Amino acid sequence: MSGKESYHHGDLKNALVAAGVEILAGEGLNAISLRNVAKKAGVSHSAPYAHFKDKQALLAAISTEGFKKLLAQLESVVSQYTEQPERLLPEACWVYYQFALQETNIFKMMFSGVLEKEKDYSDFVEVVQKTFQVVVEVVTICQTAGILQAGESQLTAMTLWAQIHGMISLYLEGQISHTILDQHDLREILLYSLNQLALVPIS
Amino acid sequence: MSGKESYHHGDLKNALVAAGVEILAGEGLNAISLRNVAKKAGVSHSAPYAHFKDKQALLAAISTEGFKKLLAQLESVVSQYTEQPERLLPEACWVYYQFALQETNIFKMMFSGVLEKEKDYSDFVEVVQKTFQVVVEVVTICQTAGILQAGESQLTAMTLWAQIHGMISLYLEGQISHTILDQHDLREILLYSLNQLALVPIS
DNA sequence: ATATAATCTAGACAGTGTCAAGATGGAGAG
DNA sequence: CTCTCCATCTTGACACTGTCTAGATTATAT
Repeated sequence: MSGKESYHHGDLKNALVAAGVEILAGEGLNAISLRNVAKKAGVSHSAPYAHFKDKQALLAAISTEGFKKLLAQLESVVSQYTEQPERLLPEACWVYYQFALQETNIFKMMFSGVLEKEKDYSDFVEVVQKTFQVVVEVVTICQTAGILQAGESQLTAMTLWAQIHGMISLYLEGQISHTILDQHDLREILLYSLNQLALVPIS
Repeated sequence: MSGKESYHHGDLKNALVAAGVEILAGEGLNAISLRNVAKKAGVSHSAPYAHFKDKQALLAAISTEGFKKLLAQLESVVSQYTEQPERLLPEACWVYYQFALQETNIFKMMFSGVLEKEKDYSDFVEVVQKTFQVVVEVVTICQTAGILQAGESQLTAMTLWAQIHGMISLYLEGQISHTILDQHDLREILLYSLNQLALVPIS
């Protein structure tokens, strides 16, 4: 795209991440190998090692990209519905669902234990924390508006995130029974679970 | 162990699953290769293909084993606390947490999209459904006792499972912020989230 | 302009999942 | 009891993987 045709690529690091995202979305998790990504970026099979220590480091960068996208969508919803807290909660959660459903593979990767505890991946950690911060913000707004119980907003945000994340995870794993899925669509299930948490009815 | 020393192993299928479980628990997810499992079971590298179509089929069998263990523990808790519904809910959830914390690797595998949608893995599906049925049972008991709101027990069970599963998943992925973990331990967080769902205070 | 360091290529290595061909021996038929 | 059949297991091969080393290329700073 923006690269030159020369020996040095110019922006290989980003190109590799982009290629990885593309492969992930198009051919699934199993198709994403270092050699595959390198080929798609038009470089030799060991070129990535100039920019990433590991395969894991590449995967972490891809996951970070996914979180950035999710974060942007969440922030957009927040700024859009700040004045209508009763709609903010379901819409924000719905964005999370939509992201998971549309970018399933990258979503799974984001939460599939890519980070191996020991290494930094500081970019990754940072964007995750920012994302959580947005959830806290949503909770705070809803608490002020009397939609959620007042209390430790961090813990409540944790609970909310766990609810949404757990539900969509179980769905993606095919672990929601068919007797439920035949009777209700995902949005209904979402609203039902939100109403278990909320003080006032949400629709 | 129980096998003979002869050419035919006698119970290789179960031995392979057992070896897989052992490797998983001891050396982690990355260490579990077909050849590794075969070696641990004392057979050649392609012997597993007499019993499993795929590597995935082996992993599915291992996951199934994990679910059986979790299911047994849950059933044990239910029969133990049927008469004390106010303790049943937190104890059942706590068993889920304990399982995830103690058998982290197999737990991750159980929910890490091993099943690729197309193939049966009917044993796996069956034990998952049974597990969900136990959750529904717990919910029904709690609804009758007035601890949980009356309503569609399937949906409420779904919500409860999602809450617990989401929380422990985020924890295992290291995505619970340190400002929370420094102030509260896991049991506190569990109780907090349960109280968001329950009608009456739980401790 | 030249040297240094970053980037990329080519080749090699051990390890992987999977398949095909053949060896082995347990179980049932005669 | 013997023989045949077939599930089971072994051996060998294949393409593919992540990673390392040595060397080629070139951008950048002096």
